[in-house]
Amino acid sequence: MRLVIARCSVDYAGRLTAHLPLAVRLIMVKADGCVAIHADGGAYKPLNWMNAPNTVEELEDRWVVSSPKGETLTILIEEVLHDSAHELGVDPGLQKDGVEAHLQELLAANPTTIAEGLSLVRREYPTAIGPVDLLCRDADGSAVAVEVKRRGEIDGVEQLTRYLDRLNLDPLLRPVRGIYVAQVIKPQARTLATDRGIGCVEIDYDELRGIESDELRLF
Amino acid sequence: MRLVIARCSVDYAGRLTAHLPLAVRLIMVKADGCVAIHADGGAYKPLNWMNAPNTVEELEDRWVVSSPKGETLTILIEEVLHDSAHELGVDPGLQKDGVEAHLQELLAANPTTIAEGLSLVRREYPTAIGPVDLLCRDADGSAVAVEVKRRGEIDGVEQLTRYLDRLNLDPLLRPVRGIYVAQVIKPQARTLATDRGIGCVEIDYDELRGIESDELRLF
DNA sequence: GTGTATATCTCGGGG
DNA sequence: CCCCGAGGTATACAC
Repeated sequence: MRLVIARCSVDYAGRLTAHLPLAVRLIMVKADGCVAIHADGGAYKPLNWMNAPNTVEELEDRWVVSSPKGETLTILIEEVLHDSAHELGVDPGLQKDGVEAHLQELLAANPTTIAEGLSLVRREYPTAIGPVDLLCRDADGSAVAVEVKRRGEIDGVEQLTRYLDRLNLDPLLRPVRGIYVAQVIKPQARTLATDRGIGCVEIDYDELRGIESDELRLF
Repeated sequence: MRLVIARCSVDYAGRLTAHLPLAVRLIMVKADGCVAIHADGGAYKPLNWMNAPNTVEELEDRWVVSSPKGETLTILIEEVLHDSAHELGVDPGLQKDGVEAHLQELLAANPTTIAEGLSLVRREYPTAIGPVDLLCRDADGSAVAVEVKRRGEIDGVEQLTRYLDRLNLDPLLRPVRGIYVAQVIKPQARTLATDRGIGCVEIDYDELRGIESDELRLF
């Protein structure tokens, strides 16, 4: 990884055009060739960047970064204040816990935490327009489509609605009702869901994880 | 901005929990206090980060970054390979061109490029669930709601549908038809739009900009 | 490769 | 402050 602190102006032309006036910034070049221009603030997102693959042409007063898609990033360098290179090696990568996939796993293993008497048919039940998170049957044997989100916003209701429309075309499943499950469900999403006859369930991730641990402890 | 290259392991606990095994990485600390852990690849996104505002506690063998929301980032440092600090100053910021806002401006100025006889009522026409990009009237005086996107995907159709439902409750506007305008409209989006009686128009950004320049040239 | 859904999304605007 | 929408979204995953 190469780190350059320089007084520079930057122009990007590609999916849009963008210009950065002259200022002191960090130019980060990673081993895979990607380039990022950072200011001294504004979260982790760089002001401007170029993803790999690309070619970096280093001229006297400017760097020209070009991608095969026809994008270009031109860095006019007026003054270099720091320039260093470092060997980092390959990163073993990030281990995550607590994202939607894990929430879905926990719910699949414990469908009764969503609603009394619910049993799982399958996870990622396929339809022509995409997979339904959980397809279940309730105590009466009726089909229930469950959409899982970490945060329950309006687009999840739209998503579940599209799936329900599709599933209700299948005579073997019909009638299918929907349940929207999330750690928090926003008021707009709840209103829309209720209007459409979709149930809303808020679940506690830590509590669910607790149930899971308890079950494991029995063995 | 402080740049540290170090052999370290990292743990984040907050919106999720995440762990990074021991490896050499860049630790970037910006003037506003935000911290980002970068590997030598993987585009511009850091492996792990903590946004401002936060407090950084620098101990003998570890840094503990805590946010007021209760998130923590713990960096266990085994070996420091580089450590430098740099004054960057305030950045003048990015100037953009070619995004949806500009597309919307151009269309607002030239509504007939969307459909023959169309005239603008107003941009960002407010409804209870959000603003409609363009509200127009056609040659017959009927209301037309226009949703503008750079890329026409399925969520834009959902958005326009919600607006149309809402607008059609207004006796002064009713009946309102919809037109979905984008540089490219994906097949799925076109199908859904057509099913719902929504028109689809693909427009050429460069051509539209050309029309605009021609008009300016007349003055 | 296209299409779909997620993200510690980030970022900005409006009420 | 939250809500909502856009993004050069990027990224993963299924078909």
